Amino acid sequence: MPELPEVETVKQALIPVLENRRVFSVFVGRKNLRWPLPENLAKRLTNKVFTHLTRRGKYVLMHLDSGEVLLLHLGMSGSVRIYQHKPELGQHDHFMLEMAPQIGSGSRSYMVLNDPRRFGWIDLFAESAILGHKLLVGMGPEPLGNKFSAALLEAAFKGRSAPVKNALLNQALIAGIGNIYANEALFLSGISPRRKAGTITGGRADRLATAIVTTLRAAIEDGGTSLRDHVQPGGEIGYFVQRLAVYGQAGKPCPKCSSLIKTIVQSGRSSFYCSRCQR
DNA sequence: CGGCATCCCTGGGAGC
DNA sequence: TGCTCCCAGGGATGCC
Repeated sequence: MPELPEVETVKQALIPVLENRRVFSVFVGRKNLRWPLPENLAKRLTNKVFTHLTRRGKYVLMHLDSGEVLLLHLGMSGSVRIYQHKPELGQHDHFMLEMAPQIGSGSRSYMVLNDPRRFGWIDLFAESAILGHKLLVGMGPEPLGNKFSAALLEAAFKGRSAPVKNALLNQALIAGIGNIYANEALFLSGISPRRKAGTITGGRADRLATAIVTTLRAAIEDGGTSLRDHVQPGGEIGYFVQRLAVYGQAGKPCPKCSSLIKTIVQSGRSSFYCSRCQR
């Protein structure tokens, strides 16, 4: 599932459940996901309070009053669910936070991380180490950040001979974009996925930067894209799947010109595009 | 730098 | 219905 819009959806849903609330207990189902889980994870979380949640690229950063940050990456198949009553855990539920009630109101809440393929991961590290964290250092600009612009995108792609599709997936150049939204943003901007990244300048850079922002914002509005695994933490599906213009649409008519959507493989990932509308 | 293969895993869907 | 094969939203690593 999880590209920037899905991760943002998860973060927004977790805010009322986690912020300013105390961890009552922690369930850790296994010693590793993609990487080994942090040492003493449960002990370091229990009785701590989440102060605020942020997002960087495809990571959720959950800041604690202990001065540590819980980092969550959902990989390809990870999802988060929220419950108001203690749930029965299934085979792929690897991690659960039991949150104490807010003072004077309500019940406990439960946050469960499910990840069948276990490509996701969890880390816990000092807040002061965020900027130097190996998974965050060197990450490109946030496409929904205040500083993002066509000029910034053009600078990131300057001199690159790789296809623009690959450049969009490179988290060091721009953060948070995965295969779905790379394809959709290229379609919206009328740019071929095969075009060399270094040729995205001027008007093309304007169009692509605008398309990236438009696509990501629309997807967040719709609660993300549900294909196989993604559901919002409350269990709702993400409706952006109904708006996909080209992703997964090989052989179907282009929504703009009705010629057939093509699919090619670039760096091992499927690209979908209209060879008439995208140049 | 870039392209590409490989690996980490399970499960859904297509096709026979 | 049941089996096999292929593919999947990510990304680290290593080789050429």
